[in-house]
Amino acid sequence: MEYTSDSSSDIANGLLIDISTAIMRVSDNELQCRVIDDDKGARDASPPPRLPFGPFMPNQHRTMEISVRQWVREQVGVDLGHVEQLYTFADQGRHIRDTAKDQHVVSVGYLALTNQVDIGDARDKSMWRNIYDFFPWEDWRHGTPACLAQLIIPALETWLADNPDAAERVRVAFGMDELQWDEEFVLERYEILYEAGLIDETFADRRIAEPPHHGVPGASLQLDHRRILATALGRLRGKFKYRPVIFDLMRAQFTLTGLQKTAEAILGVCLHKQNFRRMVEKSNFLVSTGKTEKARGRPAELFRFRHGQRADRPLSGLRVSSSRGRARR
Amino acid sequence: MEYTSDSSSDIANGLLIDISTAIMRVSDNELQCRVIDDDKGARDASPPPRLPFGPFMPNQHRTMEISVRQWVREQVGVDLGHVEQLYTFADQGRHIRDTAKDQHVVSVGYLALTNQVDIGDARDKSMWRNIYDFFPWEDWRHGTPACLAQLIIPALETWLADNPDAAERVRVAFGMDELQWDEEFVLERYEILYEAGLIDETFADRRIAEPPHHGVPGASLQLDHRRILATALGRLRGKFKYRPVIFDLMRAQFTLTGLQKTAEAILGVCLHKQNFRRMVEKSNFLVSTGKTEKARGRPAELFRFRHGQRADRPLSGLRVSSSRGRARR
DNA sequence: TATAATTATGCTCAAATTGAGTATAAATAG
DNA sequence: CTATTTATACTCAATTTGAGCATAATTATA
Repeated sequence: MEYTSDSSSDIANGLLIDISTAIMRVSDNELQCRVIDDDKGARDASPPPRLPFGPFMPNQHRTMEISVRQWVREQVGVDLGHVEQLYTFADQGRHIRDTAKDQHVVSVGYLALTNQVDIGDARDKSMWRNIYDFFPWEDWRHGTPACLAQLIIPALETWLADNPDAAERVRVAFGMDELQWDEEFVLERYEILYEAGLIDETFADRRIAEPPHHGVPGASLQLDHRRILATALGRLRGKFKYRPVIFDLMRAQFTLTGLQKTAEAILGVCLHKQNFRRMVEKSNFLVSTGKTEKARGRPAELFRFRHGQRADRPLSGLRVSSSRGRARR
Repeated sequence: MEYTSDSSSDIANGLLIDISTAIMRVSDNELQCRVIDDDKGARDASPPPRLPFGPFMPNQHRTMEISVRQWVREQVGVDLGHVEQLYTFADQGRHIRDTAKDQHVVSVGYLALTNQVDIGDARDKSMWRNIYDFFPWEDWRHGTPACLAQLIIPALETWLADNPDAAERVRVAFGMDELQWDEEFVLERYEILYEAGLIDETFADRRIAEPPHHGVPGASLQLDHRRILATALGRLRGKFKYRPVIFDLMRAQFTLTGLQKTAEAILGVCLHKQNFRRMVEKSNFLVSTGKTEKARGRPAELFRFRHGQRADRPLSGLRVSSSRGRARR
């Protein structure tokens, strides 16, 4: 048994590997991602922004993760916390870059978290964008997203009439019928919207000023970068529940409410305050600093993470109880 | 902000991408993986076996998953169930193949599950091996693995004396002190053993007959294939708990005990029978066939999976209660 | 200064889930 | 016929979860 090759011309050519990184932070209680607007302000018909990406150069970096960390350090001036490989995308016809020499480019997606929020914003053409600019249907913090009920579900039902085979997938991904909306299915939902032709990426890497907007709301990204971003969000939501990755998004000191707002931004749902507090306290990850933060009402206690425990230790019990759909008091 | 390249020589060269696949099945209540013994019986000094791998050819396959499915179909004659990309390994100096032309090879690991157990075994040099042949310390079904207590923990403690920075990682990965053994940390444990020099892979891809066995028990694989296999096992264990991937390892009909034995083979722990039964029944994934299977004692009811629900739907509640360490009645 | 509004924190309580059994049923082996 | 084996049903306490009420400590404002 062996994987054999009939035409070896494929191999001799070699491939390029791009590393594309979704760098995430939380600012103003919103999950944001760093994107680059190459032709910002240049013309009206500017292409959509993109994730920072660059070629992987095996001679210069021992591993891809080292590549990512070093690039981000040098180019963004940021030390990353959690860095995680997401997926290697090699789909033909899915906005993978093809170079002039006809070399295929495979793109490896990375998720990178930082807690450094005060880094140069207008220095170059890069900026922080709210993650839900790209996936408005994923944000349930203010109730059912308007675009979901008004646009997406009807459009999907129309599409399903011609594609009955996809019905079960769609039901599961979008929590239809008696099924629950699972916030981790970000990629599955994006893929379905893409297949159903409701996503504007089809026009994204050709210089069309304004895509014919029969699609669904949500900002586009170049190439397959929105897919990488969907993978990143889904992975972050999943990982959050059993590993303490949220800590890599927080500053040194924070209040429980701040922590909860970050969790809500990640998951795109509202959480029950008292239960969140109980769960966090039980997890034993926090240490009180003794200080308080004054704001509007009663001052909140400031916490920090327990020293030496930011490793990849299981965070049992961060399976957060959500009060999805409605903001609760 | 951009990832820039100083030396572009790196890029012009191009890279090769190998796809290596951990094909898993369950037979005789054991989780097995397909490996290839290239020089089987040739000489005494044969190299260790390897996973099936081959180059990814973007001109022939639209996606890598299609590649995997087609290769396995053609070469093994098996239709795969669940197929999942694991990780893309590009580490220098970590047994990544370098070709004669000095082209770097990046290897993409895949996990593939099959329920077809009766496929040619001696047809070529490939065979099924128990997964715990490669990771004996991961099998807790018969109590604490002997090699763990007798060899690994002492060796790690010695190693930690010179590498105190790794202490927290090791504690978490191996469940030392008050921490729990987490069966999902397969890769973390393997990586630590590798770093600590307790793994024989260092000798694996050079033709040394018998590696100087100061290491830890467990069969070697060529290149970085044992690392891929560790990733595969960890991912399978994790996924099992919240997605119904176990079904892709089962035959059309099976008993609850058979299902449990499969779950135990995956997780490497024993499970409480009555609670496993309760959990499975509640998940509503099974349908009785009305038939029974006669064996030793009381005949067991035969089940099949509910039609149309093998999709990637969440399997809430398969967070199995383990009676780790002891086989229970 | 008193009172309303706001935010944080403490506590309760029922429902659901989990962990660990006991009890009983239906077969085979001797 | 009896012991053994395996399957299945049921129980029960401990824990976890989901939801809410109650109280505390501030600021805003009348």
